[in-house]
Amino acid sequence: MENISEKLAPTKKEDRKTSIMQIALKLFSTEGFYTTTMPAIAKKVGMSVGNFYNYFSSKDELAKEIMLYISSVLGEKLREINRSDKSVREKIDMIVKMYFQIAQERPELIEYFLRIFLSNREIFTKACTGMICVSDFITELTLFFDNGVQSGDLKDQDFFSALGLFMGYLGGMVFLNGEEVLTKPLNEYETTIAENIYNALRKQ
Amino acid sequence: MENISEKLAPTKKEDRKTSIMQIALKLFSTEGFYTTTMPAIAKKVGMSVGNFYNYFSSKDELAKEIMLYISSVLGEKLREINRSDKSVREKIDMIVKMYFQIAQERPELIEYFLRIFLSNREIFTKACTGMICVSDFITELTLFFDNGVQSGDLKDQDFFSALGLFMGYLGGMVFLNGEEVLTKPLNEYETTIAENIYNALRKQ
Amino acid sequence: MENISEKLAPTKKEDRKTSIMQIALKLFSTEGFYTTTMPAIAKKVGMSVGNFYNYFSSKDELAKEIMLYISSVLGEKLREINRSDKSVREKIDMIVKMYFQIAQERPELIEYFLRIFLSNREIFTKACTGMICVSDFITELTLFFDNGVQSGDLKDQDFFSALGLFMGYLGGMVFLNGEEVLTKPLNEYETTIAENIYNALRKQ
Amino acid sequence: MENISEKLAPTKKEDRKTSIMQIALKLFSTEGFYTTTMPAIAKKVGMSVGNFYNYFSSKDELAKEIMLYISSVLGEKLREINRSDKSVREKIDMIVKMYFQIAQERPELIEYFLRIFLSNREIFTKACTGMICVSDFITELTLFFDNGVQSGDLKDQDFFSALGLFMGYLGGMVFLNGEEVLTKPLNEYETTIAENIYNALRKQ
DNA sequence: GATGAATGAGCTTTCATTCAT
DNA sequence: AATGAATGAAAGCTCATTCAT
Repeated sequence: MENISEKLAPTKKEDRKTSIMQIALKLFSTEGFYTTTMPAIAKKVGMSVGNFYNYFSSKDELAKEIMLYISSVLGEKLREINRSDKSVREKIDMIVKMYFQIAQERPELIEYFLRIFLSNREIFTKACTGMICVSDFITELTLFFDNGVQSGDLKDQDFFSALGLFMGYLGGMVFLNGEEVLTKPLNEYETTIAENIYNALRKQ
Repeated sequence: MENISEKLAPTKKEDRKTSIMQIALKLFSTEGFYTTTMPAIAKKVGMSVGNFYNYFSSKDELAKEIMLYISSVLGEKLREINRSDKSVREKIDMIVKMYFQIAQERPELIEYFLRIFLSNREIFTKACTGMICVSDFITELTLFFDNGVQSGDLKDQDFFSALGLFMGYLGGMVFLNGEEVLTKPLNEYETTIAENIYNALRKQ
Repeated sequence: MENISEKLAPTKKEDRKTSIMQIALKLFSTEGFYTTTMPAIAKKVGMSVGNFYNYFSSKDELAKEIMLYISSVLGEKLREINRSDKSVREKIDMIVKMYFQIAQERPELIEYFLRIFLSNREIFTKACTGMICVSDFITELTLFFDNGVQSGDLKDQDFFSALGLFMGYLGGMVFLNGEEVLTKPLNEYETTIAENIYNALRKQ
Repeated sequence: MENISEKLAPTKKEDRKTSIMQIALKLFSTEGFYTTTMPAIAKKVGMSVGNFYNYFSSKDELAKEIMLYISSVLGEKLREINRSDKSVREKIDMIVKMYFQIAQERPELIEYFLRIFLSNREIFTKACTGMICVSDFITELTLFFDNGVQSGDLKDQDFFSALGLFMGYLGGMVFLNGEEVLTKPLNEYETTIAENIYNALRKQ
């Protein structure tokens, strides 16, 4: 019974969980994980602390579920791009554009990934063994590279070298944008960056 | 007599400060800023908590001085490379090599920069207005780009786009290395990465 | 339902606050503000330190609320005397009697006023701007003087000169009583003192 | 040898002690006893903390010696008045004037007496058993009353009732002056207050 | 599901005093 | 006499989590 309803439609409880996560995500990414308290989250959600623990068993568990949620959102976007009938060069454009668009519209997703997930190992090593919290996203990125290599467009280099370039570069730019040191709006860098990335990855 | 020795050599108190910073740096970068307690630092230093505050007025102040220290170390390394009589292509090699070497030999310097400084804005916005905590390092990197553009080797692109590529890419790789997901030792990626960066930045 | 009970009777939390204040008041006035610790208060209340802060946001805030409480108790007593149908001479008797009675029965109220409130400016200047922490009490005393002047019984002198006499004299006696240097019980001084005050304030 | 020099002229050490006490007195009376730290005093004196303890064995000891000093200063002033060839009425004038003059010129003496000595029993009960820290001053005041009663000018009332009036009233006024709630300069209250006191104490 | 008072360990920081130099 | 680094107990306060209602 329960299994069916879970698969067909989100339950009321799942909806509530998601809306809690949105709020916690925003708090964590703007205020930091350790500086955001459980009462502060509960208050912003409009819920008592006690009841909060009916939805998430701990602060770490909440952090983990948020990361899973972000990974699924980004993974889904990448999946669409992968499935599209475009050239590798165009797909890179699309990925950069997509990433920056999210950074503009829902900056908390990227900030959380960069500032909370990547920087607080102690929280996620327990909850997210391996890379399972970001596997959705990583899977799609791997697919993109493999396809590019198979089609002969990209160099057959170590996956992680390419991943480091992609994520480091884009993350670095979003970070600088967040620091407000960039002289232009983020999206105006799209063309240059996509070009830089393509030049770095393509078969010379 | 005393005046002379003070100018020529660091005082005993300054020495002690530096050695405290080394220890705190290691703790912060492995355990995280908030999860590293003052008693834990004091204990590892072999000093009472009270005495600790004769050297650093607060935990935040300590965090700031550590960042200044790291910036000066990295800045000094870059300065040497900038002053060397090498081509831009070779300098990129040297920078990548230097960065990875530090990441291997003193990983805490890079980890601190990535995980503590970049990710805990709330700590540093008070103590390090603007970018003064990293200005040593940033200054030298700017110099490198400017020289490369003037010599006609590099594209005259936005400084921050180039900075994002450099720091994001290198930081991303070091991060992945720290996560132990890389299949090869970090230094084996040097050639590929330097090449990728050069391809991304050079005049095509 | 709840609204009604809230208006008619103090809530459980308010009751608890008051009983905490009573205990803290006693500790502060016997041990001093700085020598009374939060753990000591919590222990005497039979409560954890953490929970204490659910009732008062800080030690200073607690000190302030206690002063407000004392001022309201004294103000209420004065109000009754002011409203009574007695001569000025008799009212002075009543005030002196009332003051000494409180000093005997609940000495902590007076001690707190003299030793904590008046003597630790640094605590109250932040929390009690102006005289708002004692306005209840001051208001009634002003009323007493004004009435006495209007009825022609008292000299029309500066309010503060009269206030200084009243509070200084009574406070001084209570202080001496607390020091156990008085040769007689406090109440045996009532007649003399009331007479002294009347002689000092009346139209000669 | 030492005894002689001590009696004839203050030693260098005693001079230093006195000048330290002046500075500590000012700090205590403006900042409070517990909020003034030993390092803060030492710094203002221009001396190391360590050396400080060569002059005063503890903070409490310092507090006690300061009170003895103040008592001797006030006692000396009273002694002069007692010895003068004036009527009781005039002497009251002189005492009030003297008290307010000190309150204006060296307010820290009065503030210390009111706010530190009278309000922090826990400090002085150990160091100043009985009233030995203020005996200089009390002795002279007793003399004044006794003389007044013997000459037939003052009522033969309990000493402490009279003391309470005097010190409470004057202290109260100085306190109000310190609170900056008085509408006139302190000295303009002199006549009224001396009159009030005389009316309260004289044989009617 | 929902509330929020309650817990208590642990945090950063302070400070009178000591002591090697 | 003089220095100031060193001590360590204890302060005020926080916060994830629990539990009686």
